[in-house]
Amino acid sequence: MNKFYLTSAIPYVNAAPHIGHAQEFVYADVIRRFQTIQNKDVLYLCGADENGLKIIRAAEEKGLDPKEFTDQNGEKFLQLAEKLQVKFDVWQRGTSPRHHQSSQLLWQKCAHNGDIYKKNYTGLYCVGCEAFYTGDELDEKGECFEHPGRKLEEVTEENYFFRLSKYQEFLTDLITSDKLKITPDFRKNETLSFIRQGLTDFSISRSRTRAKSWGVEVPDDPNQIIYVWFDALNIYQSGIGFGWDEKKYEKYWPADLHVIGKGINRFHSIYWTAILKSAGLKLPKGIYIHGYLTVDGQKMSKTVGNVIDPAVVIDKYGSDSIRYYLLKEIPSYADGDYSERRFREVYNADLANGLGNLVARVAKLCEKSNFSLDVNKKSGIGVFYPEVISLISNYKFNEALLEVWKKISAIDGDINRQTPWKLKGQALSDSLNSYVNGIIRIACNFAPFMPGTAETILAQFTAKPIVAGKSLFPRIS
RNA sequence: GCCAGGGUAGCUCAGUGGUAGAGCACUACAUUCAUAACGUAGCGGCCGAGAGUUCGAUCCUCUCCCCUGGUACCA
Repeated sequence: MNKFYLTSAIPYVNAAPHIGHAQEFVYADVIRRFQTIQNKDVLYLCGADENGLKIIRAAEEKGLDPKEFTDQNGEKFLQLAEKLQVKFDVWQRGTSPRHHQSSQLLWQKCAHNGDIYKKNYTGLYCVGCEAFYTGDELDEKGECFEHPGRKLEEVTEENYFFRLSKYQEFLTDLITSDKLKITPDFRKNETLSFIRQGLTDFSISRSRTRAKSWGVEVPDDPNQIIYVWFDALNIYQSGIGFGWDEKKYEKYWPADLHVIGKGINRFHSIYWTAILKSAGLKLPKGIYIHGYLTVDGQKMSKTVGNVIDPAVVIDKYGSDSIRYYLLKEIPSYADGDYSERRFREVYNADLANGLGNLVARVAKLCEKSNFSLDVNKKSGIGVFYPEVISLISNYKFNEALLEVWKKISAIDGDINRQTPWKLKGQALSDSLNSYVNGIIRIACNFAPFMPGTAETILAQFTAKPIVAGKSLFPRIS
């Protein structure tokens, strides 16, 4: 059986999850379910990035120690996934001992290849925040927002650097040839044009003092802590055995697909692959990059107060409804908007009036004429439409759902034309048989997207007798 | 600034060198087998602005305006 190793981006657990996290989890989950139905041995990993200064600062604000703080926040992400019916096969934490061990091994491999060296790093340091800032993170006066009036100091510190510059040509070939396939194409072009501008080495450690001893220690140099990206990305490997279970690692690595948001493309397409290449390890095969969500047309932000808690929406409308909205209404390659108004429109138009109503009318017709499916003639179970296979394979979830939608309309059209409520005998059962098989096939195509709904529909129409039951998606008024 | 992608119906978007399209929303008609659902019909657009090429431009060329993304040691 072919394996399929899938990851979604490791959330930085310095705050509770929002609807953007829900979106990414759902995308990855659709792929996981789709590949599983296609008989792949799928492993889906997600995890928590828990290292880095921002975690320490966020924890301090709450009066918690970092461990306690990340425990609590991580738990919220797990709860969200469960509510969304998203299953992580592995949840790997950046604080776990195995991860530390694994990241040190990765470091040693890169170092062994001569790609890690010491160099001075100079940056603007805010004593109040105990952190470095870049120019665009500061206000007009060049001061940090937390400590207005206080000048930043130029501080120089000796850090370890990774020799990224060495891999410019390699990365260009890798990406151009699609050996690392970046989807969508315009992101691939963006990445290549970034590489073309020239790659420079980047810092991969911080002094122990500055990192407040929080994070993975640099091998053979207890005064330095591995800096966030180098170890965070390695969660993808440390979670499947790199450095502690060679057999498992051999089985699943390399990743078949990393699902990420557009903001971290560079770190995956460029940094991560270069690090792996340097370490002499296999490289991921694909990266799917989705866009960001706005809420009511605005960026989500705590100050605007428009951060959507997906758990609330799920409790109100059900997890399949929000999965559907995220998959159908948000373009799979681009940014999209969430609003409750739009959510209700989509819910009523598609789920209540479309799918829900079709299921109700056919179930009722079956119930009235005491029709049930001949098990030997069942067709369409577990069968994807070819268009759907091709669209999901290209991560065009919204278009895949539109394809399924055409089938729903087609059955509605058949019913209106054939007026089965006027038919009797063989003509009637032939008609019902075709509707029921059609619905079953639709449910199977919906299965990766709305697993609960698909299961309910299958149970309803393979039962003897078929009964009307209660509404799948009651209209919202 | 530079690079890339956009500006088409109230909303989300498709599209072609020759009377502008879809879905949703809205209106009317019709109506239970069905969740006031399905269906039918309709309303609704100087196709960002200006100039050029052409018999003819929403589509090709140029200029301008506006939006979005990227522009590295920020997760």
